[in-house]
Amino acid sequence: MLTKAPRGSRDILPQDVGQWQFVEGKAADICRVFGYQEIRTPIFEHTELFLRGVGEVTDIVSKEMYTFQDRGNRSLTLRPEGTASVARSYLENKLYGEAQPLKVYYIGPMFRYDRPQAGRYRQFHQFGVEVFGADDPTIDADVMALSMRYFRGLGLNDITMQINSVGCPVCRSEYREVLQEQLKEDVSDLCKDCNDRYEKNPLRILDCKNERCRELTADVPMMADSLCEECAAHFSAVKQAMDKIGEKYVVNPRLVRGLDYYTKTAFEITSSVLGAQSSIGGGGRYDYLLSTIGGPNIPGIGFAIGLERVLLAMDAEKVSIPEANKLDAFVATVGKVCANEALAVTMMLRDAGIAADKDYLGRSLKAQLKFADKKGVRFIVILGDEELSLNKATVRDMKNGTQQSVSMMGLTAHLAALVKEA
RNA sequence: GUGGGUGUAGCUCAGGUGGUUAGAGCACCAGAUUGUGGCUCUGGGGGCCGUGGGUUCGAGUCCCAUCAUCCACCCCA
Repeated sequence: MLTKAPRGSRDILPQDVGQWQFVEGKAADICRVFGYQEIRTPIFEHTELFLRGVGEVTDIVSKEMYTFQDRGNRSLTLRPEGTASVARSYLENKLYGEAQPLKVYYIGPMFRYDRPQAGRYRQFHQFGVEVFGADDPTIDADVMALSMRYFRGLGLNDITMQINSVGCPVCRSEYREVLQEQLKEDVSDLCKDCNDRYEKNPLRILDCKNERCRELTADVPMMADSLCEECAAHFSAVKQAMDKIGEKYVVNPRLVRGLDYYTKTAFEITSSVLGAQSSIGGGGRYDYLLSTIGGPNIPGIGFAIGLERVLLAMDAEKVSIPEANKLDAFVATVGKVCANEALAVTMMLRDAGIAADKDYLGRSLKAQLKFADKKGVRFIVILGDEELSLNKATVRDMKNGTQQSVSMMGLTAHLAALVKEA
């Protein structure tokens, strides 16, 4: 136990951290271009925020939260998602007083107590964006387009944007009744899970994978056809906006999202290379979230993308990630050369911006070269008694095995030129 | 929370029906080459066989429990 990360959590090791920096960097890049600024909120919040914000009957709240009492007897919860926290911050800091709309993004860990499986972890990482203070359909398209362009920018191609409208509290509750009425006689025929859904969240029945349930709901009216005038107009305007910018999508009238706060636009991005957990990102509009948690009546929309799943998909699609964080040069010593000499030369190179390191274990030249090779270092600075007596260093290019003697004075400039060329 | 698969070296895995000192490949370290990496050859270090209990003269192997892990369901990213 002592040497094991808790279930569903894992280390991101030095050899893997490059891909994380890559996907996080790309997220920051696209957000800058789209006019979103980063926001960082605490990793835990008052439990109540999630109860009210996400919804008490959702799976996330009812069975997946990491909740604990702190020493002051406050009930706190490790955030299971990002939207509620950002909404809280928006209210607490009165960001509605700033220029609207407010467009923000976040990247960070989320926590859900689930059984781990492929593409699912208890601590996982999301990149998400939120927009407050705009209900224009073009902002819906803005948010959806950002997510798709992010994926394509990473080299992911087997992805699909699915959209739907889940209406507003008024037309949704009407539709809910219509649906229950339609399925009334078939309840006993539905699967066990759908029997629970019938009372709790009948819209979810439409999303069931069970074949029999699919058959029973085949001819049932869809939410998208039962929207009120305002919601229908919004949905159609969103689709037009997407068409206008050439962003492809498929309307999935059975798409339902699991969080209570969604209204109107709901969308989900799926990858065909992921297996059971094919959802790589999802989001939607939440026009009543702010008021639900005690704020003014301000609309919002956002999405969250699962970065572990992004990485999984990139791996499956064989996207190559540019190598980074490599050393430019390695200072090797031979003979009686004082370790301090090597340190001084290494430091001189570093001060010039050349990523350099040296041996710390008193190894043979052979072992040092082997080490440098393993680390993928291209240029080796060899310091021996011979070199020092001439106030020179030998510079070896590991790529082609050539070496030349360079004066100490010109060493930094020489290496800087080589590194720049390489 | 439910169902199934799997736990042997750092990694990937062998170890018919129980039987002596548990193996291989890769990786790691050293030497061949007393100042030169990759390739080759030689040698070396490494194992509470997940953990606890049981059956047995004897358990890596059989039984039970437990933990971990993987996959799926629920749900979600």
